[in-house]
Amino acid sequence: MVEGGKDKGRNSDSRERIFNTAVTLFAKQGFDRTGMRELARVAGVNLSMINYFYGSKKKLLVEILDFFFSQYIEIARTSLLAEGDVLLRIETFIINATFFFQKQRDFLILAITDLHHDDPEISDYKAIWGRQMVELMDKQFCQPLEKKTGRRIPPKLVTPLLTSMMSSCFLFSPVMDRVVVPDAEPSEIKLYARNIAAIFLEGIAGKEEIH
Amino acid sequence: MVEGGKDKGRNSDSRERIFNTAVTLFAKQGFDRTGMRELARVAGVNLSMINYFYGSKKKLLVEILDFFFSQYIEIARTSLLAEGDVLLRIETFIINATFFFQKQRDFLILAITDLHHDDPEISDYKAIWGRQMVELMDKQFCQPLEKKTGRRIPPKLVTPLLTSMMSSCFLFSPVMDRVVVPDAEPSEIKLYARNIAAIFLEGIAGKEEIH
DNA sequence: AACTATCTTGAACGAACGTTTGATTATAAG
DNA sequence: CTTATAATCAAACGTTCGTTCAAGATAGTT
Repeated sequence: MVEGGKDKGRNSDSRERIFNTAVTLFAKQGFDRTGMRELARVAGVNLSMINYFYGSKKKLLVEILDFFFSQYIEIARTSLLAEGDVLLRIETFIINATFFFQKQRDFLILAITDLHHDDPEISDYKAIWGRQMVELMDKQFCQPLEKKTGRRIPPKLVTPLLTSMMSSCFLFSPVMDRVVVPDAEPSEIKLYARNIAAIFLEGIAGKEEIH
Repeated sequence: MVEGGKDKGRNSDSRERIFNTAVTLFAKQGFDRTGMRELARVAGVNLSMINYFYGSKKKLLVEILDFFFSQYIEIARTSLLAEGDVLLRIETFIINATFFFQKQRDFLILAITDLHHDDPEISDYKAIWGRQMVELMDKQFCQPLEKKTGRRIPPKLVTPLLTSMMSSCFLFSPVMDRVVVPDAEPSEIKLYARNIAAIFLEGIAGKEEIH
């Protein structure tokens, strides 16, 4: 026990059960509409366990957002920092990110629909993420594109635009009947990702075929 | 009084004051985070007046959504049903809708972030709107485009995609610092609309200039 | 064995929630 | 003036909210 800080937790899956249940419920019915008691009941733990592990409901949300954003920006990094043509790299990013969005659909919905929480603590956190993303997009996409084609595209325009484009089918799925099914097979979601990439790169009247 | 059904309401601006305040508050801090008492206080009316005029908090929300969606689909109709080339008409739609989004920014945010309310009453209402929009987009854009270019684009893909693209800067404005200012001057928002239209039509590597 | 840190529990706290009611005022018609 | 309707108000309804706390259970360490 001298210093091996690991293994302090006696182990128990309560913590992650709360986490996973929270993601599902928050995405399905919203952060505010989901009560602590309901969350505890569905997760199969005692009410007090939530604040025991996470401190407060808000901190639980922040931890969830952190889990999502850090993965998203990591995908952006590995996709955009690769070698090769800038247009190919952005296409790779679109495909990877779209797959990620589909896999972590609940996280995505929660992150976007809670975008306007005016809570200072949460807003500040999201602003940090936004700044990182814009910076990365500027250096790895906008500036290389300008060198290549001479065209300057503001990263503050293209960053939210790309994220919006990729998440459109997931965001609107409750309104559209069956745009892309939640558990779509890989081929279907791959097609969707390619369509988004094609439209972004060549436009609706471009050469790429859209399905 | 025999039949002139109008002018029953003795008139008073309480009803619209509630409506306008609700739009602002719901957009800023979310539907659930906004209490009836706070809404009444900010609107300067008695708490009971809200349910007196609107029946319930939920019905107030539906009336707000109705106000927004009916205008949005009206803009889509007049833009897409006009004469001329299909690409020009979709460009007109993008510009008109973007201006509308900026003008009714609070409505837009409320409508999109509340997209995932799983309340049956509200979900059904939104599904009706979605169906109308997809149908219109299919007849007035996808089918004409197919006739012209031979390319088939699923309306269920392009409808959410376009709405997402146009609303991206408004949706992400709290995260980005100053993408497009809330009270942006017309020239600035016009530029944004043209950029969105250019990317949608010709892609990021297209001929149109992006600012 | 005793000890300690971790996990779990049930009960309670005050505050805020959406809604309802009944009385009161204001306005226009008879 | 009387009457009916619309608008406004204060007060209270029963629930649910997020959070806290003290006590107990469990398991690894000494």
